Amino acid sequence: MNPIQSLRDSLYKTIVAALEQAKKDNLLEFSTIPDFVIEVPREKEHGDFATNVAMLLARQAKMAPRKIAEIIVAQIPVNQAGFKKVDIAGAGFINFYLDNSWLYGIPALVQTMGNEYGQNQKQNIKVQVEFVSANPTGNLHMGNARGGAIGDSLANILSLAGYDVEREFYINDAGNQIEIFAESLEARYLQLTGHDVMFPENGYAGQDVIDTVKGIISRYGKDLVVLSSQERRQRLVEEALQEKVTYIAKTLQEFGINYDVWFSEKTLHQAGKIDEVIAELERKEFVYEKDGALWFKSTRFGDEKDEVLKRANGLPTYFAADIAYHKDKFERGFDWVINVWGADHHGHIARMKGAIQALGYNPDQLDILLMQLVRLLRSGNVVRMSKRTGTTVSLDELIEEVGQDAARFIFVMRNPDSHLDFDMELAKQQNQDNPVYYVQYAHARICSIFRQAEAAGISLPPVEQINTALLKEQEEMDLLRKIADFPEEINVAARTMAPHRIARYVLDLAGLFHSFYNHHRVINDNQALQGARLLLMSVTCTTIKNALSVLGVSAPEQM
RNA sequence: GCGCCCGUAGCUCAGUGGAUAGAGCACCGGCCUCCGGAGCCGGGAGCGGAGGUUCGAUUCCUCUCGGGCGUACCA
Repeated sequence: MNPIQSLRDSLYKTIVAALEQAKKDNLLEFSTIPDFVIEVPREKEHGDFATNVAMLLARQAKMAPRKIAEIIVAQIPVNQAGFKKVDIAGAGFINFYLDNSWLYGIPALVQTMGNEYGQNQKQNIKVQVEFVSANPTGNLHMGNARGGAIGDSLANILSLAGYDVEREFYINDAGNQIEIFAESLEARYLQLTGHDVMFPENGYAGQDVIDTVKGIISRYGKDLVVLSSQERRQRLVEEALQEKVTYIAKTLQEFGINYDVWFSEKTLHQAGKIDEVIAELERKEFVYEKDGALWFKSTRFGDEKDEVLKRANGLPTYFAADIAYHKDKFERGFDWVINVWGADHHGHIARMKGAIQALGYNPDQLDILLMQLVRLLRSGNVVRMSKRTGTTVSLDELIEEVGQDAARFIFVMRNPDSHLDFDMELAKQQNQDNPVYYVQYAHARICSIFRQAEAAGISLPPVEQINTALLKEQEEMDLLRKIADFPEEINVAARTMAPHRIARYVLDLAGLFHSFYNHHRVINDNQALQGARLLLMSVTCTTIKNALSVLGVSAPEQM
């Protein structure tokens, strides 16, 4: 249930009916109704809704926009319930002013829906969000953390917007990186079992690899020394990958993220899916051979240069595996596929979409949500990558140090397109500088009101006994209006893949609550008004909680 | 060089082609005998630059100047 959308839909019908009536009466000439918008004006003085339809019709109707607006307005039954007045303003805007009856219905709606408030109608559209998909060869870093926060929040938003959502993690457990990983593991294993071997030049030099190998040695001792190198590497890499993937899953779970599907790249190799997809592209004549390698004609799809699918050594590239992976996604019947990628992968987008198109799928059904990189700050100084661990601060260290709530809120607060400076000190501060507490404090404060009320023997009356029309103060109306916005805000955030909108939203909502709180008392001598305000507090509390929940942030009752 | 992203208030950032561009922080001044002062109220300044499309541009296009990131038979 989305009150704003309902109002807009009904206004849309009213306007279209007015246009058609005017045309029928030969007052207005046009062949097609333009693609007009019904927006919520920035300025309250401009009404509850406004439309630009008159301006857009000017050319077709060969008439001044204000004149057209007058004709349209004359056809609108302003006296009908819900309307206060309809105005023409500015260059030809038609402004609609509604009476407050719709707003007074909001609390009952929220109260009834409870945890479900924000949920839009189901649309039967399958969408997949793939995010983090970190290499299982190391720790999760700050970039993965941002991707996790954005991806998971977006998935929550899409779900509330009415989509059927699946969360997926793509495990890169095959290919070149894994070969190097295996070599690194083997070198460490042999070194730690007393052999003097060289560590590979591009190997994984991090302490975590050594720790992993130590763990393997504690389980299997020196048993692997006698194996052939190939067998030894295979055993080591299997053990290590299992450990790493388990660790990644556990860390992400502690970050509030639970996946529906963990997809292994290796299974694509084993099932021959990669050769299959290369063969398909060859059949469709998007592949050629040069210098012993097989190339995909990605320039045909606007890419800067063609890309190698299969190297001269006969091994497929990561790109080839990724094509097979995306083909698999589309074969699974998703209507919309979203990948959350770090900005360093942007060069991959054009060729991936090209490959999708080459395979006969619609590249518009694939969206890449690109997020800019994260810089970690401590006391205003950039923290450099550590050679020892391969990360600045790993996600589990981050959760340990600043907590899930602050970390998730800060990561998701910014537009993914913006660079993010993550300030450890700020994230840890439990004061006004830290936005997450501002919101949580609002929630805790409302809970406190209810505790106070209860102590005084006051409880929230049944909704049907409450007269919400007693809420007349500006702060009360502003709160109601903001609460009514939540489902539509979810819709817009889903459509534009912009989870940061929900963070802004809940900050605004908390601000409106604090303002109300400082101006008016909930518990007071006027029983009827007290009941209405208790209900207002209850639904404010619910909305804050639901919005925070979307972001993976808790709503504490006390702080 | 070429490609993608970003240049908005002193700082960090919002801003689905609309009317007078908004928050937070910082700074100054107010507000608790009263439901949690982790709060509220008030106070200044800004769309990097130049063209173009449009009735209307912070938003779209071109050029330009800054910053970040790519530009592997790595992933």
